[in-house]
Amino acid sequence: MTSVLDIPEETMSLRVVGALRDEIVSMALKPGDVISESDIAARYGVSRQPVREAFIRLAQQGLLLIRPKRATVVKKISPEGVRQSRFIRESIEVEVVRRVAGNPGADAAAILDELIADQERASSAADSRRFHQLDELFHRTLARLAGVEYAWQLIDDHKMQLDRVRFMTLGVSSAQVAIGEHKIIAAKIANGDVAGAEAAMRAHLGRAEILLTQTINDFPDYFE
Amino acid sequence: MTSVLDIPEETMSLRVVGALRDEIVSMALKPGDVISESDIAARYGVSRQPVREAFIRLAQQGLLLIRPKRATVVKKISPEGVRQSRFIRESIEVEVVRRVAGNPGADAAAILDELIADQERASSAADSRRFHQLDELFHRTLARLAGVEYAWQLIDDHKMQLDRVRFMTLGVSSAQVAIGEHKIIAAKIANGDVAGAEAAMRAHLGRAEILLTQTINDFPDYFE
DNA sequence: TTCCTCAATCTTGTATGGTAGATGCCTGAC
DNA sequence: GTCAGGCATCTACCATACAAGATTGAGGAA
Repeated sequence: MTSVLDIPEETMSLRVVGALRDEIVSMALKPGDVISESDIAARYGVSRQPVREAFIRLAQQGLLLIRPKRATVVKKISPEGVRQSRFIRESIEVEVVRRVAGNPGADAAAILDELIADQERASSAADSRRFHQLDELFHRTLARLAGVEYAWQLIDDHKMQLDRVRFMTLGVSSAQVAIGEHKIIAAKIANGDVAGAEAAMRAHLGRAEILLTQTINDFPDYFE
Repeated sequence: MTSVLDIPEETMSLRVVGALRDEIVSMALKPGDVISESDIAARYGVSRQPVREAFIRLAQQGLLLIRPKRATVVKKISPEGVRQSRFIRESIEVEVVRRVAGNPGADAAAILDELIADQERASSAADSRRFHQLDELFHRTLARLAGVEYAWQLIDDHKMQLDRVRFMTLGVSSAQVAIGEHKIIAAKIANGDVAGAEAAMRAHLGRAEILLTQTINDFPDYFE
């Protein structure tokens, strides 16, 4: 049995944050679920205080909704919020590939090719967890190559909302498609084709658009 | 004498958040200043608990740095952070004007012209506070016209860092320049000139670039 | 049966005390 | 004079107790 104590963090509060975030993003705690400081405190064997502070952090990240004197609930997913998180992500990532394609470092192509090769290996091994990690790393690396890795943290914050949706659509295997799109993006960058890289990134990010309406139909209770 | 009690918020904790945020953004609390839960609690006449929770919120917003068991300090401004906040803002606002220029609503031009007229009145009256409010409203309105007002909240969060810098450069009167640039943006949008509107927005946002290095020279202690 | 009232019992918000870790000064040895 | 060690004192962290608003359901009146 893993305990919250196993998570190596500075403070109890941060451990609870990590544990709860995982539970929410992985949909173990479902949108609409009501939780209370006392419950979580008992579950993790700590007092209400660190749990309360964890709630505050998670509420600021948009995962919880604290209703004063009433209760705290796992926030339902806002379709509009998802849409705008995508907008934010697309805005930034488009600007990122522009910069990278316009001024690619000497080793950019090699780094990206290596990541794509890793992804193909993970895909062959059907290691979906690692595949997703590498997918995220691909985009993060682009941000790093553009010199704005900090901006990726911003996307990362908002990506949690998107991840919850993604978690509901597992089995919709699109690994091969994603790898192909990554290859196109990397190729355009290697050629210094700014407009082409931008278009490829828009196509890559836009693909998920269709899944949202489908997911809302399948799990209407999880959305606002 | 205004008290923290005057701020109309649900909880004490949120009132303290508002009060401290104002003090920090207005540079009444300066980067590097050391504060403690006890001090602030005594100053505002509340217990340490709500202050502590306020600290957590402000730390997540990047205004405070909590050093466990040591102290809490007003975070120094990171030039790199400012640079990337600008990158984020430019990424999103460029995408916004593209959308608006590509598909301007019937009344977009009239709304923007009205805002610009207000700004000219504020500028004539030398009401810099209102001018700044209107400047912000102009950009926020663009986001609303693009259907992504939510995304503006994101910019707003990161804008606090930029505002601290801006507060140090008061007196550098550039109101007329800003109004002129707003006029150009509005005109390009009215003409449906997507590329022109994008270029105008980039020029508008890029203008502040020079001020940062100057400000770092003037107030080196406030930067990392 | 329906609706109103009210109290038991939830919830989060606030106050306070104690704990552990980090800092810095102060003292004493060399 | 210099440096090392210890202790006073600061900090944020956590636990506990109390306060107050909100919900819910039972019970009585119409």
